[in-house]
Amino acid sequence: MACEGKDIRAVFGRCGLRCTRQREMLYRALAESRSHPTAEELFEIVRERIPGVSLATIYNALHVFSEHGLCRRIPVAWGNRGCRFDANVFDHVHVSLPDGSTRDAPQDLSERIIQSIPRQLVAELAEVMGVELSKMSVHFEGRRDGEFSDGAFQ
Amino acid sequence: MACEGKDIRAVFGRCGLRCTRQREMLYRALAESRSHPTAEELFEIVRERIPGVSLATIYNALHVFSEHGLCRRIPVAWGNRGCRFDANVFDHVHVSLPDGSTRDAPQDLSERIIQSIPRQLVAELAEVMGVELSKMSVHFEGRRDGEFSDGAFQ
DNA sequence: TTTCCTGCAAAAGCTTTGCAAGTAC
DNA sequence: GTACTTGCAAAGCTTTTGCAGGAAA
Repeated sequence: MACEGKDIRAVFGRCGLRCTRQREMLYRALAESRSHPTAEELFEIVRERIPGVSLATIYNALHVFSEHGLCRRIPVAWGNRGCRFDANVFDHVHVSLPDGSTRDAPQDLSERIIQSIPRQLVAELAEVMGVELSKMSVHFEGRRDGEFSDGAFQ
Repeated sequence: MACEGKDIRAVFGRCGLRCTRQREMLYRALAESRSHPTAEELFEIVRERIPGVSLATIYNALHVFSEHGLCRRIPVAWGNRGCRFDANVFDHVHVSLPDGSTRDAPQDLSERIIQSIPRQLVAELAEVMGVELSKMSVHFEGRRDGEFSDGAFQ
C-alpha cells in the first residue's frame, strides 16, 4: 500500500534494508493483499514466484518489516491459527467478521472514524500514560443479527 | 471487573457454566488483574491457591470464558509469547507500551474516547460491512520520545 | 445419576534460531 | 571484500486434544 513496484527498492533503502528478491516479493504480496494474510499464506504467494523460498525467510522478513514500520501484525480471532499481517501501517479500522476473518473498513469510513477522535483526548491520554502515542487502530467485532457473541474479539 | 467475590457463581450460572474452584480462581485472577496477563501468568496465580491445577485447564477455561463473553483476547506485541487476556469485555482503550506490555487507558479517558466516535459512523460501517457491530476497542501504540517505532503494533 | 470438568500426557502448530553457503552493496 | 540474507533443519513455545477419573448439579 505504502509503495508500488519499482519503488520498493527505495522503501527498503530508506530503511537500510537490502533489497532481495524474497523481500521484494513478500512486500508486494503484503501490499497487494486486501485481506490480512497469515505468514503461511504469504509464503505460498511468494513461493509461486520463488519456488525455493523458505518459510523461515518469510518470518524473518516479516519481523524485519515490522521493526521498520513496513507492516504490522493484527489481532486475530481465537481459533485462527497464526498471526496475520497488514502492510497498511496507517491508522485504520478493522472489522472482525463472523467467519473469523478480519477486514479493513473502507478507506473513507476509516478516515472519518479515526478523525472523529479528538486530538486533544489523544494528547491527554499520552500525557497520562507518559508516552508518545503513534499508531492508532480501531477494532469492531461484527456478528450476524441475533448471533451470540463468542467474545473472541482478538 | 464484571463481578466480584460471591457473585462469580451467579455469573457462571447465567452462562450455564459449572462453578468449579479452578474457574472461580481463574476468573478472580483475571478480574483483579490491572495488566493483561498471559495464560501462563494466570496459571501461576491460580496455582498459588490450587497447587495441582493444570495449564490445560486454564486454557480450556479461558476458551470457555471467551465463548461466553466473560473475557477476551487482546493484541500483543511481536516477540511477546502467548496471548493476553482481559476480563473487561466492555468497549475500551488499550495502549501498547514500549516495554511490550499493554495497559488499559484510564476509565474516564477510555469512555470519552469511545464516545467521541459518532454512532452514525458506526451504523454506516455496519451497513457497509453487512454485519451487526458489537464490541469496539481502540488501540494506540505508545513509544518513548524519539524512539523509532518497531511497527509491532499488535 | 448424569453431565460436565479436570489433570495428565502427548500431539499439533506457529515461530525462532544456529549455521554454512550465497548475495547485495 | 564485508556485512547482511537465505535455506535448512532442529529446537522452542504456546495451545489443543484424548481419555480416565472426579466433581457439580
